[in-house]
Amino acid sequence: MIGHGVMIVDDHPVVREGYRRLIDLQPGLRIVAEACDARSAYDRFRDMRPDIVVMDVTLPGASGIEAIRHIRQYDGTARIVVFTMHQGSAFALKAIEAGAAGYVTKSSDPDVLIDAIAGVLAGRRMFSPDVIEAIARDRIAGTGIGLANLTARQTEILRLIADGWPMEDIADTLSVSLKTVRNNHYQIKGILGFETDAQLVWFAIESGLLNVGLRGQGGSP
Amino acid sequence: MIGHGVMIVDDHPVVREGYRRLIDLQPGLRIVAEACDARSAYDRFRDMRPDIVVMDVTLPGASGIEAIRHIRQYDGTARIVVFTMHQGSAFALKAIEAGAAGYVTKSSDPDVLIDAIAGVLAGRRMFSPDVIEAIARDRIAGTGIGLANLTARQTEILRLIADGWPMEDIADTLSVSLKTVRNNHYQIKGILGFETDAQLVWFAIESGLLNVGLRGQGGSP
DNA sequence: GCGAAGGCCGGGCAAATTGCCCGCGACAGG
DNA sequence: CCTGTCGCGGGCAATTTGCCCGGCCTTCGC
Repeated sequence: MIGHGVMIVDDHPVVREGYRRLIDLQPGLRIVAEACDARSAYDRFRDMRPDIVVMDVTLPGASGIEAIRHIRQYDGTARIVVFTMHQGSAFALKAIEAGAAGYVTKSSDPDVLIDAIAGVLAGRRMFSPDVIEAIARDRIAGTGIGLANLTARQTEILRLIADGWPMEDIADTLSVSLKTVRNNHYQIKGILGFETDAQLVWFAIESGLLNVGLRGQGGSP
Repeated sequence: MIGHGVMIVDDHPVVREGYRRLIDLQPGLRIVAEACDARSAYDRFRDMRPDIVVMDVTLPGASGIEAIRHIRQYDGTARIVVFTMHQGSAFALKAIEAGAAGYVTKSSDPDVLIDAIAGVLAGRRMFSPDVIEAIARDRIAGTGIGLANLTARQTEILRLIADGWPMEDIADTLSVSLKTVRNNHYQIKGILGFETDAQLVWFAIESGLLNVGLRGQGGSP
C-alpha cells in the first residue's frame, strides 16, 4: 500500500509540527496538505483530495464545524477526524452531526489519535474515551440538558445573555418587555439546571451557540 | 558550545511533539526535560536545571503564571519563555511580571519561537510582534482594561465567578464573608468597565484566566 | 519612626433585580 | 371543542446590587 494522504488543519504552526511528527512518521500515512483556517481547509481539500482530514475545530474566522459541514457537502465520503482541546460533549455532538467520523481530544495520548486515524480510514467511527465518557455522562445526568430543550425564543435570548448584553438591551433589540426577557432568563436557568449567568455562558460556548474568539461585541478585540 | 538544555512544559502531548520537532533539531539546543503541569514543571526544573524553559501558561491545576513565579523564586536567574495561544496583552503582562523573559504566541511563525529562545539565552527579553502590538494598543486605548489592574484577590474571585460558582460558594471556599465577595464582584466590574457577568466570563477567557474545554467544575452536578 | 497609600475585609441601606406564580391570546393536534 | 404549549407580560416578596463607609494590615518613602 502506497499510503494514505492526510490533510492537517490547525491554526497553530507548532501544533501542526506536532501532527507531522506523529502522522508523517507513521508507516502508511503521509501528510499531503495543511491548512490554518476553515476557508483554506476547504480549498486545499478540493485541490489535494486527501484520504483523511485531521482538524482542530477552533479556528480563526468560521468555526471548524462549519468547515466540516462545508467539506462534507462537497464530498459526502470525506473522512474527518476532529482533534481538539474541547472535551465538552456538546462540541463533540456538533462535530459528529456536521459529519465528523472521529473526535479525539488533545489531552489524549498521541497513540489515540493514530488509532483513530487508522480506524476511520478503515471505515469505523472513532472517539477518544474521554469524549465517549463526557457524552455518556451528560446523557445519563441529563434530565436532558441541552439546547434541544429550549424553545427558539429561549435559545435566542440565551445567546444574547451569554454574549454579554444587558437585559435591557436585549428587550430592546427583541422589541419585547424587559419583564419577558427576565422571565425567559429565569426559565432558561431552570431548564438547564444552572444557577449563575457564568454557567450559561459556558453552556452557550460548549453547545456551539457562541464561539470563542469571535463575538458580537467584546471588551478588548 | 555543547548546547543549551531546554525544558518544555505543555499539557498537550501533541503540542510537545511540535516543540520537540522545532527545538530538538535546532543546533545548539536540546530538550532535557518535559512537564505537563505546573507542579511537575517546578519539580523537573529542580532536577534537570535546564538553561531555558519554554512553557504554555494555561495548564490544568495551578496556572502557568504560578509556575513561573515558583520557578523564579527557586532560581532568580531562570530563563523562561512563555509560548501560548493567548494573545491578549493582560496575560502577557502578568507573565512578564511573574518573571518570564519572553512571550510568544502560538500563532507566530515557528522561527519566532526559535529567535525568542536564542535571544533569551543571550540575555535579552523577547516578545513576539503581535504581543508587543497588543500591549501597545491596550496602553493607547487604555482606560487600562486588563488583568494587570486587578489585585490578586480580585483576580482570584473573578476566576471563580467566571467559572460559574455561586457567590456563596466562593465566599465559602475563600473563607471570607459573602459581603466581601460581593464587594469584589462589584469592584471588578467597575475596574474592567463591564456590566454583566457574561462579560466577565468572556474577559476571563480572553485574558487566559480560564480556558475553554477544561474547567474547575462542570455544569451538571 | 511615622505618615501616606493601598489592599483586604466587611457593615449599612436604598434601589434594582430575582424567584416564583399568575393570567392572557395564539396556534397545533386529537 | 378541548388540551398542550409557546410567547408575552403583571405582581410582589425576597434577595442581590450599587454605592459609600470605616477598620485593620503591609509596604514604601522620608
